[in-house]
Amino acid sequence: MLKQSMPSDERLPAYLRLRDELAARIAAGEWGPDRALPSENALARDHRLSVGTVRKAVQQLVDEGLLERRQGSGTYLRKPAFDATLFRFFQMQGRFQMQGPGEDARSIPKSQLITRVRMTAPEPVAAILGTADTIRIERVRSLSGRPILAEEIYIRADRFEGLESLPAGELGPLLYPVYYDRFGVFVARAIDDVSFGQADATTATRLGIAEGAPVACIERTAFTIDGTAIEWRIARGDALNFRYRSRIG
Amino acid sequence: MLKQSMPSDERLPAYLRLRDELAARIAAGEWGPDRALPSENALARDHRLSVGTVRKAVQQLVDEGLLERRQGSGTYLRKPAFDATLFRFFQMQGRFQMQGPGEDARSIPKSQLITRVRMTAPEPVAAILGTADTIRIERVRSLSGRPILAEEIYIRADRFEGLESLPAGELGPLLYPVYYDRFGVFVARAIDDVSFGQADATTATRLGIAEGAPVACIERTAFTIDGTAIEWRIARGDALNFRYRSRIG
DNA sequence: TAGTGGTCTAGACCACGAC
DNA sequence: TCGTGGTCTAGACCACTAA
Repeated sequence: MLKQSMPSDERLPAYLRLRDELAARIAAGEWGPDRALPSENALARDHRLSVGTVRKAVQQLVDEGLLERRQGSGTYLRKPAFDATLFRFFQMQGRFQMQGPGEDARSIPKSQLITRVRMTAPEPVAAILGTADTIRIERVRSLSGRPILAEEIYIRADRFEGLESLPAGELGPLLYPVYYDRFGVFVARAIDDVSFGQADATTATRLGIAEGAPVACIERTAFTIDGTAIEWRIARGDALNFRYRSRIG
Repeated sequence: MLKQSMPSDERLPAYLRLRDELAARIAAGEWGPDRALPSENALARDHRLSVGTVRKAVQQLVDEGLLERRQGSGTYLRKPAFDATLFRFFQMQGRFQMQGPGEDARSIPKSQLITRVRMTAPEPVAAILGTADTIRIERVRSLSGRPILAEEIYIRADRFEGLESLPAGELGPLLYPVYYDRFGVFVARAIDDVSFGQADATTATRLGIAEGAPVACIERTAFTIDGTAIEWRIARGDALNFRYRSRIG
C-alpha cells in the first residue's frame, strides 16, 4: 500500500486524510471501473473510523466526480461513460436543425483524423502544458456530412505514451473516454476561451470556406483532478454558423 | 410563519424538508444580509432534529451558494458582494492591456444608461421570461473611455416594480447587486449563448464601429434559485476585440 | 469566556439491490 | 435474505470569533 508517499498528512482532519488516501489508490488503478470499492463499514473498520467520517470522505470524492454511489450495491469508480458526461466538454453546437434521422444539433459530430505526430509543441502551448514533448492531433468534426470544426490538439506525451500509433479505429469521435479508458487520465475540468478571427489557408480548406472568412476560435485547456494541464486544443468553425453555450452558476 | 404553503413535504427526508423551509424563509426576506441565521443548536432544538441533520440541511444551502458559514460567528446570507461573486456573471473581457491607473482587463466597465422603459417584450423574449410585461434597459459599457459592449436588457416588470423610475444614481455599473439589494431578487445561475453577427446601425453608433462590422453577441438568460427566468439580455461588442472565457467542470 | 461552527463517534433503522 | 448505501440520533471535543 502506498502511504506517506505524498505529504498529505499534516494534522489534517481524518476525513480529508482518508479522501487523499482513496484518491491516491484510485489514481494508482487499484479499483477498475465497474469494480466496487470496499463498503463504508469495511473502510470504517480498517481505518478505525466511524462510518460517518468515512461517509464524509467518500462524499468528497463523489462531489469531485470521481466516485458514484449506488444504493444497495456499492460505491464505484465513475466511468466517464456515454451519457451526460460525454457532453460536459462539448458545449458547442452549430445552428443546425435536425438533419439525418435521429440526429439533431446535440448529436456528437463525426470525427475525421488528419494527422497524429509526436512533436515539439510551440512555445505558448509548451508553457501551458509544462512540457514541449507532446503529441499533436489534427482532425475535422462534421455533422450531417458538413465540416463544422477544424481541431488542433496537443497532449502531454508522457501521459499518453503511444497514442500516436494507436489504431485509428480505437479513437472514436470523443477523445476524453479514450484518455480515461486507455491511459487512465480523467479530465476533471477545462477552461474555454472563445474569440473571433479569420480563416487561414489550412482552416479554410478543411472547413470548405473562403480564406479570410470569419471564424470562431475556441481555445481549451483541460485539467486533471490534481490541476495538471494535460491537453490544449484550438477549434475553429465558421463564425456565421457558430453558437457557444455556457452555463454559469 | 409560512408552512405547508408549498407542497414541499411528501415524505421527504427531514434534512430536505428543513432545507426547503429555510430556503422559503430566506426568499421571504426573513434574514437580511449580515444578519446571522439561528445557530445550528437552536434550529435543532426548535425542529426537534439532531444537530447532524440540521448541518446537512444547512450544508445543502451552502453548496447552492445561498448561505455562508463563518466558524465561531454564525451562518449568514451570502451577499453577492464585491469580490469574486461580482465577476461570476461577467466573464467577458476585452483584449486590452492595462489602460488607466489600476484598471486592467478585469475591471468593471463603466456603465452609461441610454433608455429605461416599461414595455411589451418582443415575442421570443416574452416566451423566455413567461410574461410580456417587462422593463427594457439599454446601456453602453466602457473600459478606459472606450465603448466595448452595447446591452439591451429585459426584466420581468412584476419582479422589479418601479426600477424604470429609480434615480439613475442608484443603478451602478452592475445590475445584479441592485436586483438583490432593492428588489430581493438573487440571480443564482445563467445561461450564455455566444454567436457572431454584423453590426446594425444602432449598435455601430453606440460602439463606434462601422455598420456591418463583425460583432460578437452574448445572449444571457438569468434565473433565480427556484428556476424562474427573470432577465434576458443581449450584449454586442466588436468581434475583433472580443474574448469570452468559460470554466467547465 | 461564552457561543459558534468543525469534526467525530457509535450506534440505530430504512430503502434498495443482488442473490 | 443479506449487504449496501441513505438517513438520523445524541452526544463529545476542538478551533475559532466576538464581547
